[in-house]
Amino acid sequence: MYALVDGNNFYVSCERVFRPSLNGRPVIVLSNNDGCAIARSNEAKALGVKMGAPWFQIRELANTKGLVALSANFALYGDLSDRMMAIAASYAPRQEIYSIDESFLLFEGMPGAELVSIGRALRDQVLCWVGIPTCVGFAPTKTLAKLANHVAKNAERKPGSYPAEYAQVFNLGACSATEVAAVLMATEVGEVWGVGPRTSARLKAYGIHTAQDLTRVDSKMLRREFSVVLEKTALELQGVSCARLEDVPTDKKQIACTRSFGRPVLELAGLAEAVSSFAMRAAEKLRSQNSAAGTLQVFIHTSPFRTDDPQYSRSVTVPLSRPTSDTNILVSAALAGLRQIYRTGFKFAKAGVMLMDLVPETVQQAELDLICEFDGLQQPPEKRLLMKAIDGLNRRYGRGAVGVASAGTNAGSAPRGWTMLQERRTPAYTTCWEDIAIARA
DNA sequence: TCTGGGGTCCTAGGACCC
DNA sequence: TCTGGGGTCCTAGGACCC
Repeated sequence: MYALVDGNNFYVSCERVFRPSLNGRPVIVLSNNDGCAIARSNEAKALGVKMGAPWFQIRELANTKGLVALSANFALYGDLSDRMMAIAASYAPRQEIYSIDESFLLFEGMPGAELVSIGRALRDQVLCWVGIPTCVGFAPTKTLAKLANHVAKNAERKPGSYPAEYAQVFNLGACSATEVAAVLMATEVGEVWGVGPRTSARLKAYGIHTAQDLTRVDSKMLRREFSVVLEKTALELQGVSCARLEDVPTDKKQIACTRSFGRPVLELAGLAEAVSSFAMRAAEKLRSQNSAAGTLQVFIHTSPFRTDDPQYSRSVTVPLSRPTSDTNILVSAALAGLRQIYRTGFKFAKAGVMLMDLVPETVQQAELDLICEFDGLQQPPEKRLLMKAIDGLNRRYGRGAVGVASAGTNAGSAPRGWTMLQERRTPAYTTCWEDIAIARA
C-alpha cells in the first residue's frame, strides 16, 4: 500500500506558522517578481482567486476583501519541508520525496485497518511539531494514492462532496468495490494525476468524463490514440501498479537557472550580468550533485504578454570542449552564447542558462587523467580546490558572498535592473540568525 | 507598470554527414 | 518523366508535474 502525504496549501501554511494572525484570513503567496499567485489559503480560494492569477489583476481584493499577498520565501518553505519529510519518513520503511510538499510512503505487509490510525498519528505529529496541516491518502497504486489524498482534502474543504469520514486521512484500499466506483465516478478525469487540461479536453470529446470512465476504456485504444503514459494511468486507476516507489534520488539530467527581470533590460551589459550570475548559480548546483556539464544553453526573450512590443526569442547551445563544473569556464561559455544571440532594439523580460549532457565528476576526472597522460601534462588541482573554497564560503556567509565580477555587485550602488522584485517577503525565521523570531514572556 | 521557476519526456523539421 | 536511406545535432515547441 502506498500513502501520499501532502501539506495543505503548503506555502501559505508555512507563512502561518510564524504569523498566526493570518489564520482564517484570505492569504496568497506570489511567484518571483511578485508576479502571480502560486499558493492560496482556503479563504483565498473561496474569494475566487485562481492558481496562477496575475497579482496586478487581483490586487484590488487586498483593499476590498482583506486579501493578504506575500512574496515567496523559499528558504522558509524548504526548511519546513525538510522537517515535515523527516517525520513522515519515520512512519514507513520507505519514502519517496516527490515535491517540496508531498511524499509517497510504501507500507508492506501492514493490515489495512491499521493504516488510517497510522495516518492520523502522522498527521497529528506533523501538525504539532512543525505546524503544517496535512492530508494522507492510502491506496494500492501511486495514482490511486494521489486520488485518495485529493478526496481527503476535498472532504475536509468542501463538506458534502464526499462522506465526512473521508476527511484528512482516507484509505481507498479499505473501501468496497462499490465505494471505490463511487469515488472514481465523482472524480473528473482532468483531476487524475497525469491528465492535464489538453488530454482532458480530448478525452471528453471521446465521451470520457470521469476517472471511472477512464478505467473502462480499452487500454490498446488509449495507447494508440493518446500515449503509453495515459495507458499506464488508466491501469493504475484499475489497481494495477505501473509506477514504482523511487526512493533513491537520482542525479538531475539538466540543471537550469532562469529568471524574469524586475524591469525590462535593453542593453547587452545588463543581460551579461544576469547571464553571468545565472551560470554561476547553475554551476553551484552542478557541483552540489558532483556532476560536470558537457553542454550549456543560453536563452533570452521579450515578454510574450507585451504584444505591442516587437518580440524576440532565441537560444543557443554552446558545446564545451570537455565536461566541466568550473564556474569561470561555464560563465565564459554562457557569455559567448549571449553575444551570439543578442540583438539591439528589444525589451528583454527573461533569460536563463541550462546545463546539459551531465556526467558524474568521476567520469570527468577519468577523462581528464587520460588527456593529461596522453599529452604528458601535470594536471593542476588548484581549480577544483578554488571551486570547493568558494562553495564553502558561500555556504558559510550566504549566497553571493564570493562570485565572479561579471555578475556585478549591489555594493554601494542602485539595485540592478534585472534583479527580481520581492516587496512582501517575510523573514527567514528558521534559517538566518538575524531573522529568528523573539518570544516575549 | 504589472503575468514564476525547475524539472521530465516526446516530437518535428532543417542542416549536415556518410 | 525519372534523384536514397540512415544517422546526429540543433532549435523549437508541446505536454505533463509541483
